[in-house]
Amino acid sequence: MTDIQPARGTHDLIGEDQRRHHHVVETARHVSGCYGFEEWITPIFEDTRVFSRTLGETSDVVTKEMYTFEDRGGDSITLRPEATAGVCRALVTNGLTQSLPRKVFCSGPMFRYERPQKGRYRQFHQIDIELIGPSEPLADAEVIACGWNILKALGVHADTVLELNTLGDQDSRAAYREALVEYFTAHKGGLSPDSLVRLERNPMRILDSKEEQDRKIVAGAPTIQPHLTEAAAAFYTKVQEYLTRFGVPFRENPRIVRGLDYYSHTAFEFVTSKLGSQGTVMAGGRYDGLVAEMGGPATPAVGLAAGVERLAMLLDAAPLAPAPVAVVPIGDEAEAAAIGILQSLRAAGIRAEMSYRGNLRRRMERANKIEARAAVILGPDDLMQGVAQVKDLKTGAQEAVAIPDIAAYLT
RNA sequence: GUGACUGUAGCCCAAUGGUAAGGCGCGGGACUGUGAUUCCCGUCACUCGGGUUCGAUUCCCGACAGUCACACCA
Repeated sequence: MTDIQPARGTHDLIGEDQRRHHHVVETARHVSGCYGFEEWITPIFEDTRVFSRTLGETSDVVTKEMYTFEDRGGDSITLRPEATAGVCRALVTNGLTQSLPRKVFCSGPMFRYERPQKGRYRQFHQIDIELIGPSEPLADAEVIACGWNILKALGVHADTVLELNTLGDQDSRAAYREALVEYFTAHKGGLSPDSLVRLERNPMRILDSKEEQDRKIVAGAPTIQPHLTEAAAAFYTKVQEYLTRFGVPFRENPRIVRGLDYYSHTAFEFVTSKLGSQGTVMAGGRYDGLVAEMGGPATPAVGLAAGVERLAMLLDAAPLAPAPVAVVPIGDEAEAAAIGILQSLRAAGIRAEMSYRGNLRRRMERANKIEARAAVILGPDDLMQGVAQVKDLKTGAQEAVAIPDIAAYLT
């Protein structure tokens, strides 16, 4: 044992973990591809301002969760805590605001300095979908539908509900905020200490409180509905209509508030009951102001992100490791010939392995251990006859096959 | 950031105030051209630092780490 430990909140993906992870990302890549999203790969670190400017000065992510450091040139660098800001930056710096809409798929590691627990890590992975350009509610619905289909393709949708809300436009929000401050100030005495802070900084967050004493007060709090401008209300209604068209079931939840400040209009979360308090498995919303804040032209956009680790945990069964074919030579002469067989199998697209040492018995044990589906046994006698014994390791059936025919036989 | 529980080999796990058992795995053998069974042999450990004690893996304190929950979030 060494005294070197993995850094806190990081984890290695090996074996089954890797297969689950890979399956989630592959599925998302494929499904989003069907919706016309194309993959971008953006840097995992950015100029700190990319995040500090956009995520909200008071958000937890910016105030205490960012991995920020100064590089050797004295620039402030931050490991990305989420993908959207980087995608918007890439859109602007590549001049792509001239060719909209853009439909972007991203995946990769994100970093947040938090206390690790189940489904929460300091380096974790997200899949991310951004639809940049359209201001129409159809776009919101399409992004959500794509997310829903990813969950379906993964087989985890049964335990998941889509909770939907609107945060309204600028005017709606301002009016609503005022109403909330008025209401919560009147009930100030009953609020939890945390919520008193929220009242100062971002009163909408109180709605999301899980504190028992807050919940009673929150239950009586005004909703945004009466404060929505006509346009914002109409937009929200449209999103719901389209969702129904896309066949996505949802439940309205007027308490949904996202953790990042850049959202407006549509906000949503896919929540599962199976993951304890880390039940949010996929979430997103509309962020019409973000591209402009990055220095680009005012550009509407919607997007979502999902936690790969959380989805991987929800998967019923881990994808199986592909079963190889084991080539088993007996003696040096056979080994030399076996290399030819090995390569012909691989050239035919068959996963094939030969161990590096051991007598027949050892090699058969080894074949069993790697869960080979078949063994190609090649001894001096076989070699003389130009055949190999191909044994099915499930059934135990064995047959002599002419060496040139082995690849076809095993396909 | 707050709290609870845990820390014994590569992994799972037992016992003990006098330095530790078992299982899996791994290596070898019974078995010199046939695996998953069986049997035998071997291999590998008390997170770290302090305190109490003749003596601490065991008791106490602290650090660190892990797990889980809260807050918050994907």
